[in-house]
Amino acid sequence: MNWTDERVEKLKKLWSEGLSASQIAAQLGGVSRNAVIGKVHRLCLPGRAKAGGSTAATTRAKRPATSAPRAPNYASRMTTRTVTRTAGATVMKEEVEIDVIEDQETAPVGNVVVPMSRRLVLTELTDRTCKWPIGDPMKDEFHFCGNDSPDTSPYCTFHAKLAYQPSGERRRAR
DNA sequence: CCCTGATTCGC
DNA sequence: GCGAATCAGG
Repeated sequence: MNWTDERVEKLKKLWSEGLSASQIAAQLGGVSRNAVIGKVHRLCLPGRAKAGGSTAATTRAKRPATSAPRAPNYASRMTTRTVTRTAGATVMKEEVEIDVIEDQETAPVGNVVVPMSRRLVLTELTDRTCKWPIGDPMKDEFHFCGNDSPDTSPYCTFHAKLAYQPSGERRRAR
């Protein structure tokens, strides 16, 4: 594959957004993550602050410290929270309805993890990434959750809960 | 073992 | 210039 201007631009954009080399490689297509890293060096783009695994892609996923602390004894109850994330220049807000089924005892403070999408595209899903779709498949911003899923489960722990709601009806989540 | 970026070096 | 192999780390 050739490094056309378009591809280089896309590389720069995605790299500056903090995506990992392998993610960028998947989105560009036809190149390995090594190729991406090599290109990044050749372009003299700023490397990642910390070397090694942690990666901006993972670290970047900070959730807004919602003022809503964990309610101590609301046994099984629906909570709604709004998450805000930034994707490039676009700020997206999502309202997520969460059915808290977890045992309250293990829910001290801020224990409910808000699902933070890694905005993966189809080609970068692996055996252990959450395949929960987000957005309109017809539209461009369509992506998948992409967070780690236990074993080879198709979904992360959060979306597995949404997927497996025992008695058919009752919750609607978007 | 999964992943991350960094570096080297033959092509 | 390119990127696979390798290294180093979480």
